[in-house]
Amino acid sequence: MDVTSIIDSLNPAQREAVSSADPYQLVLAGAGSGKTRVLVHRIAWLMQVEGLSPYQILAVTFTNKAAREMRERISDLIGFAPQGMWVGTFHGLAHRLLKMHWRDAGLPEGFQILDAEDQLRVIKRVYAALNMDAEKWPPRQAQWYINEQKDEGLRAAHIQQSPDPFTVAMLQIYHAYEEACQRGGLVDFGELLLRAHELWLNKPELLAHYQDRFQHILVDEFQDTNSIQYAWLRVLAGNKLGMTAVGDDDQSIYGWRGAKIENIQNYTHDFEAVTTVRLEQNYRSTATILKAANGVISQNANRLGKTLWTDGQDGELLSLYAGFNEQDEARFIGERIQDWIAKGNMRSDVAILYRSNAQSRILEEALLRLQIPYRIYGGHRFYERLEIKNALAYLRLLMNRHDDAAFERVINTPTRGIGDKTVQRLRDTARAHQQSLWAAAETEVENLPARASNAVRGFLAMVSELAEDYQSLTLDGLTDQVLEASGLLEFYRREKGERGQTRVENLEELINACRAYEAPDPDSPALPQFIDEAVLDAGERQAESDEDAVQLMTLHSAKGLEFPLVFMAGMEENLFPHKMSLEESGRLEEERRLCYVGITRAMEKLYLTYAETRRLYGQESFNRVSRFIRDIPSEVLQEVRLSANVSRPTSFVKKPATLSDEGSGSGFALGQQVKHKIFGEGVILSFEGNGPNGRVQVNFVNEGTKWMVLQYAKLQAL
DNA sequence: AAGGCAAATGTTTTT
DNA sequence: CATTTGCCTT
Repeated sequence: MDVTSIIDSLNPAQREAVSSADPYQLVLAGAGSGKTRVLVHRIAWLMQVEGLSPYQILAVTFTNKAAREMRERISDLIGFAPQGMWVGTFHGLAHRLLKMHWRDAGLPEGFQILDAEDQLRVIKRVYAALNMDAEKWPPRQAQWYINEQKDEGLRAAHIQQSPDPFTVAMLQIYHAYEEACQRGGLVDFGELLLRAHELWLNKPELLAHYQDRFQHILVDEFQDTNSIQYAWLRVLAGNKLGMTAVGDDDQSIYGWRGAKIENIQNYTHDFEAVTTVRLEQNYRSTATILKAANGVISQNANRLGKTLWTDGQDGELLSLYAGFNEQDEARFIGERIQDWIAKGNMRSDVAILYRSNAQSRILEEALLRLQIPYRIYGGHRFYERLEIKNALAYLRLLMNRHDDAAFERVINTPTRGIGDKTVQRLRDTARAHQQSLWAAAETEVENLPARASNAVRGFLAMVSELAEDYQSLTLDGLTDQVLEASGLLEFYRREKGERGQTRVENLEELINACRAYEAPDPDSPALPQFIDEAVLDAGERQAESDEDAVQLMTLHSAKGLEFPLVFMAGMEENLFPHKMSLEESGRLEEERRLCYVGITRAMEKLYLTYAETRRLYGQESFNRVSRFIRDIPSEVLQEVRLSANVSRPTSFVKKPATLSDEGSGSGFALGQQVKHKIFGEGVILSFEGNGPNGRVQVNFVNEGTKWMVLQYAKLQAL
């Protein structure tokens, strides 16, 4: 047994964590301390030294990306892909269990997963059925309430009735929502976890089976677990299985979403003799950056306690820049990035982090003006985009003609003359006969007015025809067929503006995803597996884009990433810490952890910037510099002032956008030769607007004239 | 069914 | 301020 390859490259603390013989372990892993490395090596150790088979190991992560990375790194380390190991997200694993044991879980075999949008739709339907006042209790609030309860492991029946009208209304909705989901075989994200937990409680023999099977559980990002996730783990582990929990209380930033930082402490009490290992040596940042990070986080009370250190260089001081306003701040950042690139560095090594998405626009505009390519993280996820969801709804309908949600979604998408009245009639018929909308449509089609009747008949025939291809075609072939036959692709092709073009590109990307898809179970049809995975997948595939672009993202989405050069923008009171979080002290501490997360993303150089005046939501505000800045030891912080006389008001008077002005800053000139990935070569004919929504009209040699958004078009100057 | 208009609304986000 | 949503009109 060659143990050396597993522990040789590790530091003492990592080694202790990896080779521990104790059944329960807590690894407090500071930012950049080799957390994933420890998890991966621990798994290798369990297999190669303690003799566990992959089959006996369960590894839980928070995101699909993390799960994927862990799998890859295990394979790299041990030299082959471990077969039979369960590595996945809480939701993914719960889904897997429920799929296998649907009967025991009280679900129909083909239950559907609801994403946030689907869930809201169901809630709105419940409102209609209950005659609930959507003005008084916004459906979003009900959705929030339901999810909050589910995160805590509470069903409607568990919640105490209370006299206050809010609770009364919410409970009524929650009850009706549960019924609607049960009737329709619908499972939301929280429900996956709740059912998986109940599966353990209600089916002891099943629990026993898995406790027998798994010998060790590894949990990543333990500080992000919510109550129901922890409960699920706790029951499964019983006092039988070993467990390695890895997390960092200082990086807990999802409390507002139900994450319970207390789970870390609970773990040490709920299990016997939990040994704690601290990983404090940081391999990412300079000593200077770590000093700043430690300074900030030390202001929080009740920490489990960790101090990051490095044996590396001090590196450069942090720079603080006070912009005159947000434009100036953005310009400063852009210029520093230009300097960076001029020195031969990669744009993709630069990240601009901010507290809230609203800040991104000004930054984008500045980058656009300076012709610096950038990429924004976050926003709408791939599989949540309208066109993608519509395409998936067609596919779902092919799998199951009685999927009402899918039916409703596509019956008149693209529009084919089936209006609200007709659909309402189908709903009524379906309800009266206790049947699906599809079944109702099949019978009711004869009784409809001629025009609607023809339209419905056409729709039914189209879907039936497609369904015949379902078995014979490959996944991408089928999707391609669906997009063509349904008219969906054509519909978006015709949609004017660049919006349609992006949608068409996304649909093409969907076909690519289908082509590349490898079903976990090759023996059963790929489509259902693909659909389920899509709902549970944020679609980070696009994130791994290879273009060299500056990365813009919120502080939240930066967690887990690292960049040589980092900018934290908007370091102002009310913005960061956000004013919404000032009331409760717990919230403020979470903001501080967010700041700590931000600082520790930086490897070499960190800029902190703020604006003395900021225009936000149409209001001019004068915010003081963030209190977090004052928590940074002054000896590591240097204030930057650029040629002060130039940087004052006059140069920032907003120029009114005149027609001739347009196009400036786009990086392109009228008549310029450009190249597009899909459309080939062309010439720029005109501009419209600027900023992220700035558009260019391009006359392509082969494709004719098109308008496109600069941000998406990725035009290349020739 | 599409387009126009007023009103609401604006932390953070994975699954 | 700017974007999204719902509602109304054609």
